[in-house]
Amino acid sequence: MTEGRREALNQYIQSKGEVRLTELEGLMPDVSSMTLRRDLEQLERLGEIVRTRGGAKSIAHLSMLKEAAYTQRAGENLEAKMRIADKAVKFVTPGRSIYLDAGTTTMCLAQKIPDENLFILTSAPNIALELIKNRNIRVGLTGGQLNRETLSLSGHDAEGYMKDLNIDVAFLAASAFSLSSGFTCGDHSEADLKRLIVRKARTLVLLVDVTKIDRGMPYTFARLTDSQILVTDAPLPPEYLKAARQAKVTVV
Amino acid sequence: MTEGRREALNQYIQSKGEVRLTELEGLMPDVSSMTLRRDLEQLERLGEIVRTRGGAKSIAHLSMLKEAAYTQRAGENLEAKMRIADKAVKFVTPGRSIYLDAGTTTMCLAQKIPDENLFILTSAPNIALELIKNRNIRVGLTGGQLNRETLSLSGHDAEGYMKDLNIDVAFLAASAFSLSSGFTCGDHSEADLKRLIVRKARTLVLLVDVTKIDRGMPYTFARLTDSQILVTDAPLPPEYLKAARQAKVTVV
DNA sequence: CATGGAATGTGAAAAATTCACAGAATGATG
DNA sequence: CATCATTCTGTGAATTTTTCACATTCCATG
Repeated sequence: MTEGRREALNQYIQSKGEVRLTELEGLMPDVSSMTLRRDLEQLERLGEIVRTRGGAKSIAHLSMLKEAAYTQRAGENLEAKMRIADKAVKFVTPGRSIYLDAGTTTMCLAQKIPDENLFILTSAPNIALELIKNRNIRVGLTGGQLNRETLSLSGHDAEGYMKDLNIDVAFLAASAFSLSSGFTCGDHSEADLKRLIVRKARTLVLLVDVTKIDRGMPYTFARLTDSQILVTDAPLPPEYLKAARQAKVTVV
Repeated sequence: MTEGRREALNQYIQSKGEVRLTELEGLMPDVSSMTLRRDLEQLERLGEIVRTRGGAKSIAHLSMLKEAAYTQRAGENLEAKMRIADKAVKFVTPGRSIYLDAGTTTMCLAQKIPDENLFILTSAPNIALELIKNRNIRVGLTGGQLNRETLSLSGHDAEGYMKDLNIDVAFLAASAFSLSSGFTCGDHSEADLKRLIVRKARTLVLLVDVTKIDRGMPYTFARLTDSQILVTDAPLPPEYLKAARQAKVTVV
């Protein structure tokens, strides 16, 4: 029973990122604050949290913040990204070979992927590190130069790397999407890699939040007709819906 | 002047990982504890540290520990690793092409590398993410499968990847080192990669803490004679010193 | 040289944390 | 099922740390 309480406590702290002791007291009125303190002490020993004056902070959360500070786009439309990730994760089924693009949306998706027998290839080191926490997932990283802004690898001869690698489902995130230009991104060599994935993937899932619709970036890496599934956080504009229907793309 | 003090303070905390306020008071007798508190407050706001009761902890350090928890062993000999890193970083000079091995010791080194014009190749995604924080460092990652225990990439055709890549200085960490077996590690394909690096590197720097001396792991990736520089945290046993002298290896 | 703002020092006041001990729950064992 | 040992929990006082408000000093700038 004490074990369960600690588990719940940890869960709560990890999701909140930061808690005050008084908050926890309100949350668990059945136990004394001293017990909660001792629980925090335990969790600290396990390396899950740090205790601060008045409460505690999640270490995972702290590292994430620090990382975000460097890439400078913090969790902006985090709500939207989470919604997209929730929908997209349904297309992950055991035993598959999966490609996960770089990006904050796909990072959210990575956190939601169940710990099942999967092979996941990605071009994002941070996503790879997140995925490897799962015992049953084999993780592959494409090599290459690391882009400071996007935390994405590219420039390496990915073609050769993936010659005899099969991708069942690929999840790609687009920086922009319009009917005229298709799915676009801002980096040449990243576009190269994405195009390769588009060719290799049996099922292509595009993740786009609606703020990116009707915009264009320099490099097109896919057309609407290339994809099988389009995941968005909110309803698409009518003309986009129509185009998707025509292209036989499932919109979720 | 206050800026310099904060910088020094941060430096100190980052290297120690964890400090007590009384410790800082002893370190900086010229300023009051209140000033130090305010400095810590500042550093916390910058996302460098978390303040705890009685002192502060480095966030970078906390993340590292948590990461280490996922792999296998917690970063126990952190003092030793830091000492090694401090010595090793002297061999990093601007304009060079560098290889950094996976491991906690090399992770410590990565944190100390100055933000200068460098190309750094590594097989560790976590180290790559650490290095990319520097504006002037170009970071390359070898591709491949990610090893859950060591957070190291391997198994990919690294040979091809590095065909036309030159490495001026390579920093390799060994899991064990003995006169009979040389430098050894526990994973077959990682050893493969290391051997390749040994061949390619103009200058080979081996990082070994003394607790690993006189031990052996399954796979040998280098002999004492392969290396130019050996960095340790504490004096070597006499017979090892003698062997190093014979092999014309600089011991630091 | 005056002046505003930031940085610093001081001690009291206000937390929060620890500590030690006693009571309660748990669980293994004969 | 009773018993013993072990772990978990609650209480209030003691201790430690932190905060707060205010006075002072130090610079840079007009």
